[in-house]
Amino acid sequence: MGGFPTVTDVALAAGVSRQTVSNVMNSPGIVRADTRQRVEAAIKELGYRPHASARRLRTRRSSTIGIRLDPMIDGISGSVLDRFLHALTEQADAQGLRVLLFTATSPEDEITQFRRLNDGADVDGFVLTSTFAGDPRTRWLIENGISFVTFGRPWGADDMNDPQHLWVDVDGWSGLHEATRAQQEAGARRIAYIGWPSPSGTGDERRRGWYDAMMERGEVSGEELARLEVVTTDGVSQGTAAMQRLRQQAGLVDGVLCASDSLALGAMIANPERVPVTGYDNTPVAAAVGLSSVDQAVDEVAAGVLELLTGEFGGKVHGAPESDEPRHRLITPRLVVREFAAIPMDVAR
Amino acid sequence: MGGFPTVTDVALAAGVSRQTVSNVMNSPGIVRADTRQRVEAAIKELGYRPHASARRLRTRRSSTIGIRLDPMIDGISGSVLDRFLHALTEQADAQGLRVLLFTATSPEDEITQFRRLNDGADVDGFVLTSTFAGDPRTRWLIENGISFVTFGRPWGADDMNDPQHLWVDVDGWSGLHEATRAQQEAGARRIAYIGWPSPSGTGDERRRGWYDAMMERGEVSGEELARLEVVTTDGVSQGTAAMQRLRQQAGLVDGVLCASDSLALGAMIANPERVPVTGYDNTPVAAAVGLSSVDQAVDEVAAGVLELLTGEFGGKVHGAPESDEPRHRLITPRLVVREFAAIPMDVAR
DNA sequence: AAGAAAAGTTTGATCGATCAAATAAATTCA
DNA sequence: TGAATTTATTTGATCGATCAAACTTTTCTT
Repeated sequence: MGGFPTVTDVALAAGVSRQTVSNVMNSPGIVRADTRQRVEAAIKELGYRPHASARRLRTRRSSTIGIRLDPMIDGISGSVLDRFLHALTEQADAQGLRVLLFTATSPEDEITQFRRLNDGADVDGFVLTSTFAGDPRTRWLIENGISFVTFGRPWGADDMNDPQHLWVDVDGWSGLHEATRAQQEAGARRIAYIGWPSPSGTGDERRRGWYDAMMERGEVSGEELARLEVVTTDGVSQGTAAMQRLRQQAGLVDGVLCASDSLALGAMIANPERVPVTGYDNTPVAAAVGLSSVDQAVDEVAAGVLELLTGEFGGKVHGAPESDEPRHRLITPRLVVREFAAIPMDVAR
Repeated sequence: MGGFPTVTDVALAAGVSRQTVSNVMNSPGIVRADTRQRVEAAIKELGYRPHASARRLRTRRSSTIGIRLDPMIDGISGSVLDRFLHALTEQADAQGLRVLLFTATSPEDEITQFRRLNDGADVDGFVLTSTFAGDPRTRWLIENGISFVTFGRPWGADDMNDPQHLWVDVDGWSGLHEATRAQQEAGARRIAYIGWPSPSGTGDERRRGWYDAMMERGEVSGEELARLEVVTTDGVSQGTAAMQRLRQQAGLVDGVLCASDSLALGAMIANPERVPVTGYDNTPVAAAVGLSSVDQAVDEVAAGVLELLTGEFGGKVHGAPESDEPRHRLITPRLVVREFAAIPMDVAR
């Protein structure tokens, strides 16, 4: 009753030594089968669980990864990060890793948190989301030799092939390329794109997917293609406005692709002809209102992140870049096609 | 270079003993001012940070709270829990508490996780969300003497005043009462309610807020009030359908209140006359499309949860219910009023 | 079957911090 | 001033697990 049982208690009960109990848990292979069974029985009997902190102190490994919970600036699209977080937690659990949250108000503040969590041996590494060009966080982590993986490739001047910067990203080009193709195969010819102003790493990437697919078909002149594109900041009402602008400069189009579900939702509202609209992120809203959308495969992203991260701090020899292993993963997103079922627009008319 | 500095290193540098360094960090009051300054200087100089695991091992306290990351079944409304999680993490951080995530596929699975995290001394307590009538989780936690606080009051047969069950909840009655009042003061008389089928703890509570406010005014007969109510499951398309049904059974109404933003969004779509619609949860979607909504004050909820939780495991004497302290908090939500600005419905016509 | 090698198990030390009790220094009191 | 207190600081033990090395048993050679 004096608290939880310890290795010593188990050892006593099984008639072996502490270390053998430890071995049963950590390297069962080196323990003789019958001894192992005896120990395992004792563990079960006593309901023994290793004390996480004690283990971490001795092994100098926390088996915990830190991730910053974003302030959710971007309402609708923010849910991608949620789904990612969920997938990450689930898969981390499965390999005995814990996920520790923290918040920060700025990149600088986040660096302070990195230091705090790392110095206190709270975490073994970090997962970063929403990277941007010239991100000071990655530089700091590299300089301080702390393991990390980013969800999002290095943008701008940062080297995408820097072996010290591990990353996983979703191939936005491919996502929009496929979405464009899908509309083309359904008979659409004049397909418009509502996107974000350049430069935007992810945004430019997605736009290029649409652009390339359109050029490959070659059914639309360059001049017309220019008219089929509208640029705006993200948001639902911006999407609606963009859709109206599109109407003015290009008339009725055969289909519309958007850089985000927010834009797509907005576009859908100003769309009495029910021109097919495809969004990006496959958020719950898209599912709810029946928008086609490009789904970032967060499960695969999470798996990739964990693989790279554990490879990093599992390989103990920190700083030894085994250059044969790939240092990043580019995930191909999936297009989810939906009917306009959920919004009976004729009711609104 | 041999890793991070320890208390011993600091002690050596400051010319004092380990324990004094420890005292400077944990009970600065008992250290003489000049000694303290010397130690503090050494700490800064060496960049010392206490090793979290070592401390936890010795103190038998993890300073960590566990929370399950919900599977996000309910797309749109799920974001309330996100905002709560964010607020919780932020405020926990401020008091030196960490937030550890886990996932579970069922209440039973969640109990397994409770056991794992508690036995491993990974966490000091739990925060539960989405409680329901006859929740096995709370019973189990109480039986095992594990600290926890729920976001959501005990429903059904469970005792709301059970001193062992600490909870924080948002007063849905008050939220809908205020929302109804607001529409009434703006001149509305026949205000409809689209809600969930009974029994639903939260749902019934919200409905009653509308119902009571309507009765207080007494401008609508009981018979008519019945026609002003539509019941449906949650979801955007259900909201649209409910709105149509409402139209049939009650004609044009002066305003509509909904049990969730999902329903409200749906209702808004089948609403060519732009009758004021008010949702619940104040999700990003509501903000985006310009829906009025009842905002659950997640910051206050988070603060309450932490207060109760730290009071619980801070008070060491576990199981001694200091009955003078309140064992729960009921937070009053805020109504956020918005214009229909974001959806220019005439465009869609 | 004796000696070498391999496999299995145990013992003592250690991770870094805090607790508990002992000692030293400063303060109060008679 | 010297004893009695109070305050400040130090020393040794400990939390629970794993590491490293020593030791014992089994298996393999020749």
